[in-house]
Amino acid sequence: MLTERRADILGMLVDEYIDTAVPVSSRALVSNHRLELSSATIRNELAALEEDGYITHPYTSAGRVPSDLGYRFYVEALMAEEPLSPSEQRTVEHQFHQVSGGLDEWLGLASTVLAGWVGNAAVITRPRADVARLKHVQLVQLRDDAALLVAVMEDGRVCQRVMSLAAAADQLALSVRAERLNARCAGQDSTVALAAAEELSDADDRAVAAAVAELIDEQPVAESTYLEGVRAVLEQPEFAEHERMLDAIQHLAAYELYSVVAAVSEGQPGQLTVVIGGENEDSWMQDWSVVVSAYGEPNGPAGTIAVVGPMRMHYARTIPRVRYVASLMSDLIHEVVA
Amino acid sequence: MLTERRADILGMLVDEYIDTAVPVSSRALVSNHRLELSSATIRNELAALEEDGYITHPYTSAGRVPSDLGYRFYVEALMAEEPLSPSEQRTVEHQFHQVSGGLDEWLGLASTVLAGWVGNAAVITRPRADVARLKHVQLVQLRDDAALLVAVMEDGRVCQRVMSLAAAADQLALSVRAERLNARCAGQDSTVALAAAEELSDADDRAVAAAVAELIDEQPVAESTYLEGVRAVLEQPEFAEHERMLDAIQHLAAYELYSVVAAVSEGQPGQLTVVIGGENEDSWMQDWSVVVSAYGEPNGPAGTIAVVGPMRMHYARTIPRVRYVASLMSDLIHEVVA
DNA sequence: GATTAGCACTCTCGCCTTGAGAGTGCTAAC
DNA sequence: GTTAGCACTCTCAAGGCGAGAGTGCTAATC
Repeated sequence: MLTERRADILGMLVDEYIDTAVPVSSRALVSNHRLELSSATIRNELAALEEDGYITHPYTSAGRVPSDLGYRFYVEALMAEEPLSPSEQRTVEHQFHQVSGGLDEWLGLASTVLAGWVGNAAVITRPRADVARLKHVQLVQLRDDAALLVAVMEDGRVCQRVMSLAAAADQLALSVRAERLNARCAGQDSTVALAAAEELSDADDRAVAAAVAELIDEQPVAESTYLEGVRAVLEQPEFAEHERMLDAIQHLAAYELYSVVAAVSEGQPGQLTVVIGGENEDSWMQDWSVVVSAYGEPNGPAGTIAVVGPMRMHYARTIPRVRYVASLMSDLIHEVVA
Repeated sequence: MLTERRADILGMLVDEYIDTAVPVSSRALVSNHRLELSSATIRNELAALEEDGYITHPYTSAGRVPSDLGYRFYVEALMAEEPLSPSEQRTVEHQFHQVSGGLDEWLGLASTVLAGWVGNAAVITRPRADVARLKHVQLVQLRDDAALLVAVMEDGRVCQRVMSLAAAADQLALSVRAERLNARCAGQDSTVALAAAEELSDADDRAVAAAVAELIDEQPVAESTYLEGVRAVLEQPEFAEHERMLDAIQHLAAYELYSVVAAVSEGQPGQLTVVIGGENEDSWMQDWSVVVSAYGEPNGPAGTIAVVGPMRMHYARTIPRVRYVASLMSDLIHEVVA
């Protein structure tokens, strides 16, 4: 275990490094915090912290940089969370009142606001139930032998698919067919629709049921992921090198982040997770951190609010803001759904 | 007007510059094309081409680089289009047979394939009618005093919105209400729905009609734009500098490109437009080119297929491939819709 | 009159050196 | 346990330098 002084020093070092992106020297620590110690003493302490794995050297005789472990300890024990200022809260509440509403507008706004606050990429996924269940299905006639299948899930997802029909059918016949399917599959997961796709006698009924089953289990990605703040991330000095920047861009795409964020967030709404550097599963994320929280109704469909950025992330700002946006969205959903 | 020889030289120069990204010298032209002329003669011709504005100097005594005008002339008169190889065609047809279908899957695949072929960003927008008309509207009960409004447009767009209701209503009542609205607004544009929102006696009816009117005119962006090949663009030497790269990233976002591409494409399906450098309206696009074609049924809903990249774009490869993908998508839509 | 050889001139680019500066680690004294 | 002092290491920016590439011009040639 760290002595109190060492912990203090580590905290200062991490703060400073997050702020400046420059390896922190013993002298800088002394002068910036008016310590009653000489830089030599600090150097000894830094050597000890390095021994214990909390910090590293980029090269002999540059300053120190936090390691994964250092950041982890900082987040758990050292960091002083920076609460939202009243003006931040006012701004966001004002903005949320401006938009006419609709979940999608909220989510878009939330990601923009969050990204602006934390200067990193904000990723928000639409709420989704653990097990998708059909709410309602509808067939809309496009022409004699084709119809648009529209399926609404219980978590509010809407999916569509154009179907060609073996036998011509008018809108009335299509509505009747949809109602038959509703009676059988509404409130059920894809297995029931799949069973219907086997058992029904009419070929078109089977085709529609099969399509419904597919739609129920569909993983929507682009349509349900809100991503903002990519430029802000890439402006960080971490990406000064051309190669690093290109790699980062490749991964900072909605469909890539969707799976990352979905994998990390497993907790109930309100629970916040921080994943730092090497704690990430994906190999490309070894230099990244993710702050993520689920949102939504307890036991209802859940989405995730996340901030993704380099390990040198302003955790003390980011964590309360992710938490705040998550609870804000949960409240909004509560108002609409409950 | 250019002499034939000058035109030939310009053509070779543009080809070479597109290929290498290096300003082209008189000597390189002579040796790479085994010209029966000395480099001095070429130099004279290059000076004349520069005088006429087809090429420029980045600085005294580097090679020559095409200007906007030079590219324009090249595209109009000099370039030898590079038709698709049989293997390219086979590959894409194979891939299109692999996917189970659905317009969205096709569009996603098309953008990926196109981006891969041309090494630049491919932007594809979903088909959309000039004037949006409602096809069918449906209300799905979420709870007593809230419903999900799902509107299907004639161009196949599906929009949704959660509605809170003043008076509780069960699914049957909602369906009846939706049918009333269908009877009045189906096949009509937003003005009719707007009128209904004024005239109807029931408050919830008015609210729903108003929401329908809004949905009809909604500009979907993220959900209806397919963007691929961003990394390929940014790997071009044009973006070696940090600043340029950041600026490019900012603009290479789906919602930004959507408007660019939509603005450029005005022709009927099959008609292809090339916009080069300074011919662009947006100021940020002065160094970019766009190759764009509409696709879809004649007089039906139209989408756009576009390639966006630096002016130094392989037009001879890009143009036939944009044309091909556009006609391919038109054919697919024809099969499904006609 | 078109073409070309020759040459002076210009500008870039990569490489090297060099010196300043920042920081550490160690030792010995306090 | 703390600190002053100092040697040592490593980076980074700046400057210098030479090679190389290319042009533009002039005068000779076909």
